[in-house]
Amino acid sequence: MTTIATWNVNSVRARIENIKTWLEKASPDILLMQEIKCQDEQFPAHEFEAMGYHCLIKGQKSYHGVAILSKQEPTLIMNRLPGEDEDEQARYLEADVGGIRAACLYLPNGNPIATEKYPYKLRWMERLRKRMSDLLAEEIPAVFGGDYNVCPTDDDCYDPVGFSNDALCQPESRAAFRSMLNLGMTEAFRTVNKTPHTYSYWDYTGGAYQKDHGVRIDHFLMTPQAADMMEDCVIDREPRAQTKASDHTPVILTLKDPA
DNA sequence: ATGACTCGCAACGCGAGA
Repeated sequence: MTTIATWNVNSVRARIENIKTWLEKASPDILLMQEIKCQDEQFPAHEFEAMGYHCLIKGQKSYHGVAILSKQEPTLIMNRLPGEDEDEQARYLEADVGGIRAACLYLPNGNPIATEKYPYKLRWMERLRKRMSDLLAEEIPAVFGGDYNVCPTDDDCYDPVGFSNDALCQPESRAAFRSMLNLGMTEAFRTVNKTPHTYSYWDYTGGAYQKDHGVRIDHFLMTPQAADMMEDCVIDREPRAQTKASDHTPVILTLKDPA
């Protein structure tokens, strides 16, 4: 059994105690971490290494940044998403961990939609679709986990009308997400859990978590070879209820070992 | 409700997040 988690931690340094507490309890084999908000040399790798994790880091100053923690030693495949050489934002990390390809992604939010941020998001999604297409052709078990910043359907949003102008819920964002599924990728959570209005993110403002005013934007997409191994996928709400929580909570994918 | 929280920062108010 292999457990892979994805979690947008909203600053690894501000969240270090929350993350360590959760790692001790959940003990995932792999953690795909987004929004570390620091440069590589500021990443508290020693703290995770002391808990038995290897660290791959793609950081940048202040914003964005992704990391992969794994119990098995990872092999770095790439630390940027191909297709736009001038894109300097640290949003993608891909590694091989024990024969499983694991991609950690932090897809651009895209708000406000009237700015350059929105077409950047859509271009980034097209680049991601291309990367998925390439890995599908390799016919290997590959898992793309991360903060997709896409709310796939109205059932994944507490207030679809209120979000009608939000980049997370735009028809183009949703179509780009579906185009990844149409390639042959399987979205893990919805495959095993049909309960609508099950969220992975709640805003800090207005007591959103207590009111369950959330959105589901953190996802795992799997190639067929990985989907065949899927045992379960759950959202662990507990970290979101803690003091000094991230606004996102972990999503955990469990894979059976290869037959 | 041009609102609300929380982060990082050559910071002490601002941009960004979603």
